[in-house]
Amino acid sequence: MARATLESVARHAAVSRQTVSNALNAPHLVHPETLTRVRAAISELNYRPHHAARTLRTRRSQLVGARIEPWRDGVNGAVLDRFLQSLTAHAQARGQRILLFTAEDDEQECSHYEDLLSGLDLDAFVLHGTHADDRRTAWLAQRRVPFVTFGRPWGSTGTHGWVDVDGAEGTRAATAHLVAAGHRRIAFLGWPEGSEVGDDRRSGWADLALAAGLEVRPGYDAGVADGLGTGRAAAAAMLDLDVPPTAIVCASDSLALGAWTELTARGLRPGADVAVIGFDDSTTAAVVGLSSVAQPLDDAAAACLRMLHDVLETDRPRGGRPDDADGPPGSGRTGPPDPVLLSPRLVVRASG
Amino acid sequence: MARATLESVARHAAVSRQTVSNALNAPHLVHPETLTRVRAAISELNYRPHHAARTLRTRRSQLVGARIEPWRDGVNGAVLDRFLQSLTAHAQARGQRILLFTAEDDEQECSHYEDLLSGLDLDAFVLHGTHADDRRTAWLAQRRVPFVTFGRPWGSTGTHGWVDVDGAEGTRAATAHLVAAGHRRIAFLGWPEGSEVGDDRRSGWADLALAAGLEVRPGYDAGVADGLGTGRAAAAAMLDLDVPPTAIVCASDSLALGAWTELTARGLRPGADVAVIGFDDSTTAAVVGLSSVAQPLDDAAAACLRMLHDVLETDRPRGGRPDDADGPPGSGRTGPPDPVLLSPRLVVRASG
DNA sequence: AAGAACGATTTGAACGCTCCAATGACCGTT
DNA sequence: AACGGTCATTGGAGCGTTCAAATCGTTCTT
Repeated sequence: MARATLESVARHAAVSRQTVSNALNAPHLVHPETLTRVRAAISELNYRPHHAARTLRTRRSQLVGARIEPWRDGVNGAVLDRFLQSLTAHAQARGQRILLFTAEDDEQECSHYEDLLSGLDLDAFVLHGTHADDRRTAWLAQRRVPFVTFGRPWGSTGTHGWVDVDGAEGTRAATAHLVAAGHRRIAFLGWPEGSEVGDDRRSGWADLALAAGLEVRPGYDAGVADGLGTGRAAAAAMLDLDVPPTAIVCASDSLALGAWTELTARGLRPGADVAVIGFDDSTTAAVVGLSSVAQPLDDAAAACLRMLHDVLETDRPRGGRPDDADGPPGSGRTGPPDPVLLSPRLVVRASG
Repeated sequence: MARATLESVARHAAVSRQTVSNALNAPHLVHPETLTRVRAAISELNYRPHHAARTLRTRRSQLVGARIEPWRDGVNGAVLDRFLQSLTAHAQARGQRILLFTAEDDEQECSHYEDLLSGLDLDAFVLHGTHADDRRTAWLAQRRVPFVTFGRPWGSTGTHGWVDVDGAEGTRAATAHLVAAGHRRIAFLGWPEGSEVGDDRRSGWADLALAAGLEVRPGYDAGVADGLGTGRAAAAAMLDLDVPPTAIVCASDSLALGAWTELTARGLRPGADVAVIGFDDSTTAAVVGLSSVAQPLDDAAAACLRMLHDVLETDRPRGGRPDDADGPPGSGRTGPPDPVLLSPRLVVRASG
């Protein structure tokens, strides 16, 4: 049988097209009695609005773009995948959909924005992996494209909404946990200074080390490129110190697993002999029993979409529907929404 | 500045709407001289066709649906993510996009198809994780929705296109590799009989064990639910046999890593003392140095989209464009496309 | 030389929806 | 009885595109 349209539903319910449309989009405008009749017709004909037609008219596609990463680091890459999964689930619950695209770098990503937007496919974007002087956010902001980022603007004069997880709090919690377990010589194995996320995570450890008066010796603060090999080498150097640390807090699970590998290679047991705590709670961490700081990715995804909703609502020329209850009327908020900073959770396993 | 439309481009090039449309969709219909003029206007105004408008008219959205899994098994879950990543990249190259959705089970997945299709959002689907009597493929086939699956129909009278990786070949190669290394007592650690993928992978081992006349003792063929704990327990049982195997081929990296854990716990070195080979080449396998059978996921994704293209082309009521060269004219192929079975690749690491 | 056939281009209509302005019904007030 | 006002509903227009048919000029056929 042919597809049901507004027209056919209208005929079936003996009303006009527009009344059916209203029954769906603005039920408060239509008489209760008519409403039930229209609704009956809708379900009887199994009608669903035609997405493309609606998009053409309203210029809203309910599609949100997100970038899926080209298989980068094997260990930490899964963070994005989990985020995407949550994003999809929450978007679905909101009647939106996630559209994937890939890009090799920020530059290319921008040109994809161009493609995706000029076809008017997408309402908005969710970005991740923001960094200082991010050309992507600049590009989007300049064109007034709605978007939110998972990740802080990091120093840029970010005037956009963002959601992030407090990395410093994570490493602080990890360090505090080790202190509570009796450790006094706790090292930090992170990335070279200059990476925003890395510096943030380092600061949590440094803060608590200072506050708790820990014994921080030279060589207790390493900065190497992310990876298993580099992590292992850096851990080896720490263990070879005259007074080696008894615990290592790491900026990533990659580094932590490198350290973990070095420990077991030396016959040392992670946790019992030297404690190691990673970051991101990768599956590998769970497998080998590595303690790690877990990011609340599901909450982050939900927050991103909630924020995006606000941004789109504010942006909407005609204002939202009455039933949306988007704050006090006439509030006329024009600035970016309030950022959301979530707390990570320390997952304690055998290694610390 | 306002968005460019066919109309504005047409005015700019002093031709009609339709000629511009033809310049884009059927260049052979338009005079070369006019063509260059139109193309100049297009690039000058930075015109891009409006996706929704085109979809409304042509009933083709260039959108392909794919399901993203709710975080299931941690170790093997990444296979899907890598597949999705490749799918996105190849779709992008074809001018298509991947739209994500989630579902808890097959039943729910079908009702999502309903939603996604009735809004005419999607042209087709790429399914994965097929099994015998898969209600999803039945649902889609019945409604003549274009789709392909990554995974065989497994016994169902599947009349749809599919792409899969030859699991038996993978375990056969793994076993052969161990035989070449001098092993004679090679066990198989897999899932309980009845799972199609599991039985397939078991058969590769069994085939070669028979052909090479290996010493297969009772207890050398285990079937347990996937997981680290179960894998570890099953491996322990094997190692406790009077005559334990010298190598274990596993149906998954989860199981293999379970075995790997048991080995190291006993002070045995994987590879040197007892060889272990996993399946799926997870990141964890790479990290700990576990040999594993890698699926050519990128090739699989490319094959899926190529096949989908054929299906959509065949389906198209009016036939493709002349420049598409889709086989001999009048071939009138109506059946499903030829399936594609890809060969996996054994990645040898320290463990075997 | 008239008609047929072709190539290049144009015009009108339609896809299904929502916006906008307008209509009629009903109420209470003058 | 005529007037403004609210509520419920309606018809027309238009979003940007492609399809189908029509137009016009040119060349091939008989």
